[in-house]
Amino acid sequence: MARTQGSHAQITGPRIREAALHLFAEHGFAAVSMRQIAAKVGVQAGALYNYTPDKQALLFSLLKGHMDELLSAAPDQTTASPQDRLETFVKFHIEFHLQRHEAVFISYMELRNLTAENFEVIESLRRAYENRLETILRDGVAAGVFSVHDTKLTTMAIIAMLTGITTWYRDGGRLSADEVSATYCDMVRKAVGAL
Amino acid sequence: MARTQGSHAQITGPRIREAALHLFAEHGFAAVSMRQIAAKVGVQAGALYNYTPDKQALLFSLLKGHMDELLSAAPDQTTASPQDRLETFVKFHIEFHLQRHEAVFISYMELRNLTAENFEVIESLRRAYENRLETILRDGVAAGVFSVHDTKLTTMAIIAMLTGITTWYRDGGRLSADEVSATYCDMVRKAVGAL
DNA sequence: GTCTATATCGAGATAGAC
DNA sequence: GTCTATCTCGATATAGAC
Repeated sequence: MARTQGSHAQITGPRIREAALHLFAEHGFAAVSMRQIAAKVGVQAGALYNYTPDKQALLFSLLKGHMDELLSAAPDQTTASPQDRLETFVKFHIEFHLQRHEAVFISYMELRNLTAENFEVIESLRRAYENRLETILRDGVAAGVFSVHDTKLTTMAIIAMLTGITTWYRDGGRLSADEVSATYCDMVRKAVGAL
Repeated sequence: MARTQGSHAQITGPRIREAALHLFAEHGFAAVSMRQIAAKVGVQAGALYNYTPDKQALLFSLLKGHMDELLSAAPDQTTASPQDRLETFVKFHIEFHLQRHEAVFISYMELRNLTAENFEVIESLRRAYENRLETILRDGVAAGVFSVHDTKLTTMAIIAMLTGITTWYRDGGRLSADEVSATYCDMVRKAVGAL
């Protein structure tokens, strides 16, 4: 991976983020050195500091980018029925998270390694995302089409169940992503007592 | 925490494990130093090596102990109905995991930091535990009292959903552990279409 | 069994040449 | 923008005295 000197501003930045993402997911933030990241990109360790003030900022930038992308990609179709919105949410959540299982992993795993301020930023984005689901559940209860005892608990239960898929699902396994998605959709529907 | 010299064999071992558990859960395995663990116990770093050959073995011992305890504590009442066995499993899982949320956390989090051999040991214990639940689901399907499309998927979904409670539940919150447990029990029952 | 002292290593980050 | 060289620090683990 060694390379000669030269300037590659536009391309090096994204490559650093990509390398860091993979390495953090594989070994954990604390276990990965700036030298390892640099080696994967093909630059020297010192060069990384043209792109990030320090290692912590690099981690935060990865998590923040992931959450921003999640929130802007999440469907927000307030006109459909609660049942349809729930199905759309579940399918979106599974597809989005399966495609980014490394980012999902470190977004949960490395929260401890954020400063208190950075942690608060990520946490509030996560809560905003959870609220999208809870709103669907609440609307369904109000409309009398869901049977849910506690919308907050059910929100947490559904999200944990769906995100858990990323810990074992890999392409080329026994079931396709669509099959998994359909089965989970069905379980969620039943769990909320959808009519 | 500094203390004078002396021999405390019977008590130091457990205290090291306890200190390591808390610190690993709080900061992550790679981020915790042997000096930190020693300081929390009140000994010098060198003394730890009377109890563990190295840091890796200390981690493995914690995870192995956790899984052994889980498997021996798990209920195994093969005579009851699938519905009752499912309810017993769910309640057991929640109670056991809530009481050990730090061990649960590192058992999932720090798998990457195990050697390949140690990893295999923990993984096979985890699979053995999952099989307990899958057997209940299969028996319920065979008896015609559960409506489950794929027992393996449903097993993973239920376990992820239940274990997820440990990420947010803390004593003294809005709901008691028993209330949470009852609500989740209900969701699981509905998700498997229990009669 | 615990201490102090230390060997060895690699970490994050910076300085200045090109 | 990247390189090489380096500062400073703290890590794991070991050795030998008590």
